[in-house]
Amino acid sequence: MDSKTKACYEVRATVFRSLAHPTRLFMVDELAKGERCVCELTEMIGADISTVSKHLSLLKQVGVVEDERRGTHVIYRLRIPCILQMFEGVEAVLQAAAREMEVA
Amino acid sequence: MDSKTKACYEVRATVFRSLAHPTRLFMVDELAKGERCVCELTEMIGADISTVSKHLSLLKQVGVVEDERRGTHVIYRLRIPCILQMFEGVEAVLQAAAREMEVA
DNA sequence: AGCTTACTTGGCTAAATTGCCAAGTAGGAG
DNA sequence: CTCCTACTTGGCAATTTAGCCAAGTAAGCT
Repeated sequence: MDSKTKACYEVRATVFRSLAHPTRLFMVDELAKGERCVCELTEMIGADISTVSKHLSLLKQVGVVEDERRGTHVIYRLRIPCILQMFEGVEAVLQAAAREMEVA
Repeated sequence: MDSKTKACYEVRATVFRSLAHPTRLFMVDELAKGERCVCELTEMIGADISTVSKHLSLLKQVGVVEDERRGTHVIYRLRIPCILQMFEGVEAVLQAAAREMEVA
């Protein structure tokens, strides 16, 4: 694997890594319904606001979400709605696993 | 977020985590072309065979790939071809990011 | 049986991730 | 300006992940 190809996979892995956490998956699901400010998400998640903020900035850095300041609030929204397409792939994996369970 | 919902996101996060590594992404891409034995993948990747084996067993555990012994060789194959659907989602994210770069 | 190839697993260290607290910034209200 | 709310960032400890080597297993060959 040459270094160019490797770099290509590194970038893609970064996108997967940004979604490889239950809290961040929840955020994406919730933002798919509409924009939310940090404190709304914090309340739903039940973690420290600093923790929530860090998860959001990770998603932002990767380019999954974007933010906008409105007065004292910062609202986040999904930047790429088609990220939900990836979620369907996950369901496919889980359903296949579930089917196999039944058979066994 | 109740514990049942949380558990649901944990499972999904596990699937993403299994793909959150350049080597494992390469493996999935390569297995999408056809089945491969561990030593073939090892040569392409250029890491220790034990490292490659561990990546493969992680993918197997999550249910992305399956293996089969053939003599001294163990061949791996994609168990869920529709996992490639997730890759398209990644491309969408990256392309959106690229477009934004141009604009800026 | 012994030898060899193909692979897995255990163990260890190095590096990355996570989550909380504390401290800092930003903007509205009085 | 001060206070307050909303949020971000730094820092630290705990957990997880990654990669190599060494040791173990599995199956074919002689």
